[in-house]
Order: sequence, then structure tokens, then C-alpha cells
Amino acid sequence: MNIYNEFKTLIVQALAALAADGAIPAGLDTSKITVEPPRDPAHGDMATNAAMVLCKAAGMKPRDLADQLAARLMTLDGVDSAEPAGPGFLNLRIARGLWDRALRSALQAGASYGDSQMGGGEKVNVEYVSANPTGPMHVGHGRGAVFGDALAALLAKAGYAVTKEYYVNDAGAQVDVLARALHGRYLVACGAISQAEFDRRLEAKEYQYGGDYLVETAEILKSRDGDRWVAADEAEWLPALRAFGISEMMVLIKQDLLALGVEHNVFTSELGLVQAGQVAKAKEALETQGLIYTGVLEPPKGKLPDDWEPRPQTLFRASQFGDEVDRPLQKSDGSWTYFASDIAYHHDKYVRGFNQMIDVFGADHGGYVKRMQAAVKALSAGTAHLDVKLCQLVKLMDNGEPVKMSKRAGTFITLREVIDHPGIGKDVFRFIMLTRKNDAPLEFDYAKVTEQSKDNPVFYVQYAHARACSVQRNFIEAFPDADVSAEALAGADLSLLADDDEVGLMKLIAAWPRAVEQAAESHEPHRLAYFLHDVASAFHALWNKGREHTHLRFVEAGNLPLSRARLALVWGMVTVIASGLSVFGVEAKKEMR
RNA sequence: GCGCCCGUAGCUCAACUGGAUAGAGCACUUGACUACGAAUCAAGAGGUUGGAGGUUCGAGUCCUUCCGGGCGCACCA
Repeated sequence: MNIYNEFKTLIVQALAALAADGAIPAGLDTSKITVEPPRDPAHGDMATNAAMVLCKAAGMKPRDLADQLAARLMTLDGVDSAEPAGPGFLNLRIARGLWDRALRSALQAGASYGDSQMGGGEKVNVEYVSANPTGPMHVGHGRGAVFGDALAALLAKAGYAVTKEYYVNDAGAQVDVLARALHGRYLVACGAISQAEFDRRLEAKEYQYGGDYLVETAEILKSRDGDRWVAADEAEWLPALRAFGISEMMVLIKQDLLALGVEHNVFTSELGLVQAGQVAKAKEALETQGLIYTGVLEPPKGKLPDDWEPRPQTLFRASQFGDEVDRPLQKSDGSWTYFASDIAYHHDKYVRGFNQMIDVFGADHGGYVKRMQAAVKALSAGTAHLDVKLCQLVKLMDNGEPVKMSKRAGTFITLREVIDHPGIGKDVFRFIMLTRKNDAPLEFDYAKVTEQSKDNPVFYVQYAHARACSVQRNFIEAFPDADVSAEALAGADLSLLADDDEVGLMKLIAAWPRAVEQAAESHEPHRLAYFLHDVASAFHALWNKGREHTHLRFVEAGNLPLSRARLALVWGMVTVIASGLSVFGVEAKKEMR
């Protein structure tokens, strides 16, 4: 129940009534009308741009249109005042009873407060993480994982039927590279080569994954298979070690995901798609539309690669769908490109009934977006939509100093190292990852995120929640027989909440459903982090106001009706924070000690 | 060279998809603990939104063009 949307409906109805009276032309396009809280609360509770948006089509001055609309709206229950302002805004003041009603509905809804029907049950597929199965997750993966997970939860809250997917890239060249590196570690484990020889080969780029994590994997392999792969030909050991390596790496990755609290519904194997003939099928689907041909691409502009040579390739006409050039589906050895199997994967999603797809990638995949969107457009005859969210880098800092690279991971700092850092853990990591827009770089400073102060947004929000729980404890102490259930609180006499800041907090609580819908619509969960911060801030302010003015304290011994009304307010705030944190997958703490 | 993303207070970042006087936190200045948790709060100061044009009732947001940064640019994923 988004109160702003309700009023938009009322305004559209009022306009229709004006049109019926002949005061304005009929059939105006009302789609651009917005109803939103004004930036300056002094302007009222809601502002609409209706008069400004419609004035041209109506052939009226915005001010006149606003006057007409204002007069009409004034007759409605729930509208205390409607005043034209500025260039043609219409500012509304809403009856107090509606804010009371919003708080009651928050209390009654509990954790489901803010749930929306916006999505109408439409199926949405969110693909995220999809890290290559070649090693443990690093911090960048962690950001994508948290972002995708929170976005999925947000869309679910907004009424979409969400499926969370992980695409396992187990078919390309990278997994061969993994197999070779694993083989090297295995030779060391079996005593076939020395550690020094391994290091030499690593230096010579014979092996590309130097991370220590493969040492243990090699040990497991040795204990399973003995030394049977030592003398074997590569053609023999490669497939075996590849399969083993992939499954072991997926175990590592799933452990990391578990530690982050990230859970996918579906894991799709690239190799599986290839073996099942899905790639060929997807290619055929494009072929029947005449979108596949064999051709030679122009050399890339700018720096020419050393090994460039004209080569006939199987190409997809991506340029017909907004991409710059056509894109190859097959390598010169006839095997599929990554793009080809990814087309098959998205085709598969489409066939499974997803017309809304979201892919969460690292920012280094930016060049890949257009061709994938082109493919989805082509495969669905334009009926499916793919949104690609690119997550920028995470800059790891400690007290302002960049954190050094890790030996264990080879190059990257592992996700594990970060969430196992003293004082961090999954909740801190998750929340901080969501305090920035996905396409903005994010600075993650160990010192700052573990600080217990308002400089640390995780702490600040959780502290508000814990403080509120403390109010409840005090209330129970003062009124041992009183019912503190949300249902009972919803029955409190809310008209006793008279202070401006109390009403201000009520309005914030009432704005939560709108915040959820807007964050969901824009695919931007970070907005909720800011909203929660605002709610926490309003609560902390009210708390301190009670410190200076004792009559504003939440719990007033001997005054049960007032105390109950205030606890209802506090609990409304708790409801919003708990609801928001659950979207983020972060625990709401009852106490900080 | 081309494409995508970005440029907002000293620093890190918001800005409700084009709305009214561009907002928070940190840092800085001042004030509030015999006190429901001072891990907090109140107040002050801080800006030509990288520059210049354009679109319109109205631009940080859209268009054009420069400047500066990041990423990507056939048979890698």
C-alpha cells in the first residue's frame, strides 16, 4: 500500500471529473503525473506536477489548472489542504488520520510491511556471481553476489516471481588452464617434480593459477587416484583433472557463498548446455531468422593485435540489434565461443518463461552488454528484456591505506579473507556493499566498517534497531501487564503522538512502501540503505529530543496510553528497519552489547 | 581511434528516473551526559554539480562539444 500511488489515483480521478464537467479537455495523458514527497517538508506532505505536465495539452495556464484541481481535491476526505505553488506544483496536506492508518498497517504487516503487488507475479530471472570455477571468490565477486542477492530479494518483495541463478562457466579454455595448474600441484604432491620446478613453470606461464588453494585440491586428488596421472598423457589426464578441479572449485565457491549468506535457486552448467545440444539449437533459432552468416570481421580499430589475420567466422548479426559489429559464435577450431553458449543460456531462460532477465557482471564485462542484449532481443522477437547491472571495483583499504594483495589467492584478495577479518562478518560486508550504487566504485575500509560509530552505516542502523528494542524492554518494565504485541500496539491511540518529530517519523514509516517500489523499479537496492539511514537518523533525533524534553520520552511511567502510542511509533520504525535489513540479508540486532 | 560507465562540499558518497532553496556522513567550529543506551543528538560553516553551448515552464539528471578518470575493443571468459 503505497500512499503516494493512492493519491495519484485520486488525482487522476479528479482530473477525469473535471473533464466530465468540461472544465478541462478530456483524454489527457496522465502518465507523466507524479505524486511525491516534496523536498522541503514545509511545502506539505505531497506534491504533484499534474498541472505543469498537462497545461500544454489542456491549453491552460498551469496555475489555472492547478486551481481547478485544488478545488476538486479539497472536497476529498483525507485532504486537509491543496495549494498551488511555485511554477504550478500542487501541494497537498494529508489528514492526520491517514498517517495513523499507515502506522497501523505497518504494525499489522510486520516483516511483510512494504511488500508490493507491483510485479504482479511476473517472472524475473536474476543471474549473479557466475564466477569461473577456477578458484575461490574474491572481493569483486562478493560485491556482485551481495548486490544480486539483495536485488533478487527486493524484487521478490515488490511482487515479482524471482529465480536466482548461477551460470557455471565450465566449458571454456579457463577450465583447461585450471586443470593444468592442478596437474602441476599434483605432480608436486606425488613427488614427480620439485616445488622449485613448479615455481619455475608458474613463472614461465606454463601454469596460470598459482594460488595455494590448489595444493589442497591436489592432495585430495592424490588420495583419491594415487599417482595414476603422473605418467599419463595430457589427453588422458586433462579431462579427468578438469572435471575434478571444477567440482572441487564449485565446492569452494559454494562454501564462500554460504559464508556470505547467498543462496541460488538454480545452477546452470555451460558444459551441460553444450553437451545437450542447446547451443546448436539456439544457433538454429537465430539461423531461421537469417541472423547467422559466415563472414570476415574488420580488424579492430586502434591497436591491431599482433596475431590478427582475416578469418571467416560464424557470425551473429548483433549489429541489427544495436551492437556495433556482428559477433562470432564459433572459434576457428569449430568450438563454441563463450558468447554462443551464453546465447544458449539466455535462450534457455527465455524458454523457461522469463521475459525479464537481469545479469549482474563485473564492470570489466561492460563491452559484453550490447551483444547480449542484442541476442536476447533476437531470440525473443523483442518480447524479453535483459538488464545488465555492472558492479564496479571494490577498493580495499585499511585506515586509508590500500590493502596488499594476498599470496594465497595468487592475485586477488579472497572474499573469505575479508569476511573473516575481525569485526567484519557477513552482515557488515553485505550492508556496506549495498551503500553504493552498483556502477560506482566502492571503498571498503577495514578500520571504518568495524568502527562502532555513526561513521559506520551498518552500526548506525543496527544501533537504532537495538535502541528501539531497549525502549520496548523499558516499556515492559514500566507496564508489566501491558500487551506489547504489534496487534495491541496497532490499537493504541495514535492521536497522542503530537510532536512534529513524532509525526515526521510516522511519515517516514509511511514512505517505506514507496521506497521499496522505487528501488525495485530502478533495480537499485542501495536506495534502501539510504532510506534506512534516514529512518534511523529520525529515530536517534527523537530519542535525544526526549533527553532534553522529558515529556517527549518514549516511556512515561504512569501514562500507559501515551507510552503505548509511542511504543507503537518506535515499533513501526523497528518494522521498517527489520523489513529493510531482511531484504539485505542482514540480521537486525536486539542489542549491541 | 571507437564504445560503455563516471566527474557533485576538503574527503567518501546521495539526490525519488526532468521538479521548488542540490543533501548526508567524515573532518572543522560551538553546544547537550545526577539522563529511557552520549556507540547519540542540536547548531554553524562548507558548492558556478569538470568547462561551454542547447532542448523547456524547470536540467546535477536529456542532447551536442571539449577536458579529466575507469573499463572494454576478433577464434578470453
